Amino acid sequence: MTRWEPNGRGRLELAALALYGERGFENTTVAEIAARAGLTERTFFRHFADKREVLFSGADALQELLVSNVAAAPDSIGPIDAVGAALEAAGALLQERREYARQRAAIIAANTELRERELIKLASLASAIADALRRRGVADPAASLSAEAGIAVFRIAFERWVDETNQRDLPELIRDSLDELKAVTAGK
Amino acid sequence: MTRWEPNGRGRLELAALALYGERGFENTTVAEIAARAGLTERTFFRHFADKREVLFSGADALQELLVSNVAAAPDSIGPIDAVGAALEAAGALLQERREYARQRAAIIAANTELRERELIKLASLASAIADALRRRGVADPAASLSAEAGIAVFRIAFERWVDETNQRDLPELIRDSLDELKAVTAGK
DNA sequence: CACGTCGATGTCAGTTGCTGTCATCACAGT
DNA sequence: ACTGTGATGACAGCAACTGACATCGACGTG
Repeated sequence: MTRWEPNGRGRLELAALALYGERGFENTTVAEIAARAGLTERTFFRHFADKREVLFSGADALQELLVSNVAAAPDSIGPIDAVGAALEAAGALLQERREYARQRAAIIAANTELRERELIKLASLASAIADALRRRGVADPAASLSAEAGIAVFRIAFERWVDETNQRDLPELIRDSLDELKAVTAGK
Repeated sequence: MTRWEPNGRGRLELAALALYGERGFENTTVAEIAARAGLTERTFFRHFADKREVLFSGADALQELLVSNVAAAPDSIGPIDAVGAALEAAGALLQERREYARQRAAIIAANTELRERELIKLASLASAIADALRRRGVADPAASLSAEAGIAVFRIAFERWVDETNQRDLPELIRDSLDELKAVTAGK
């Protein structure tokens, strides 16, 4: 016999997602999440740095994916397009978990603290992408700007993907947003 | 005789800035800030929503300045350049409080929670700028993208302004960053 | 001048996020 | 059988934040 049920961390994630969705983030207690997962509040904080972090454990994998795709882009294309290609790949992956992504996005959008956390995760992504660009030989103001602009493009595309009732693909929306950015910055 | 010393709010801001600078954000207690200002912890929370917000009370004024400058930009220029002009004006104003701005930036850069708060303030700025652009008749993907790209430009310019030992003007750095963004997005 | 309202603050008790410390006990390797 | 390890529980405690109520000078009104 095992002493505990397996995958405590996963149970905590599920419980948190369910409770945040039902009563909202602020109205659920860490003790409640832990109880629902059959664990203790103390154990929750062993797995996650704070109450918000349960919703963001997948960010590391996303970051690795983006960085490796930026690195793998053909040398012929410029920094912005390398970032664009990487974002499209990430978008395709997110789209596979469509329901989960939408539920999670709704929870985050409903709470300011969670939006703060999401923003800093995106800033961290931008920083990692800028590093990857520099490793490609892109000089510094261009590297940071391409990364930040890329993240802005992604944010807006993702927002549209979540909001719209029609079923446009996320990678397609990302491509369109990047084209729109190019159009806007081309003027004059 | 007045019952209390005047400008309690201002005293709290000064005390917080000093203590955050001396011992760091995490190692200072709200009770300590209040004591230094000759007030109570409870009074601190009447003036500021939370421990972080003391450092961000000026954000509203900045937002109004940006929005009105975007609105006042000549009709002939495109959205990105309207945003750029507004950001340069804001940069000029920040530069007048150079010492304060740098001290504050150092405190924020040293702490993740404070960086989160700063990011959401910037996101709020972007949202307000996008609104101002829409009021100018700019359509929606372009409005959001111009605003977000503008904020990215500002972030990078501000970062350089704070980091660099040389004394380049912030508005100048903002203009250069915007030009760099245009160059990067023009490729291909 | 007396009176009542108001605004800024104090006091106090309570909840919750989060941390440090020590104990427990199945399991794995030796 | 012996021992270490890893995941958990139990418990105490701090600090951020909130709600409820009290205080008392300032200020306008009659």
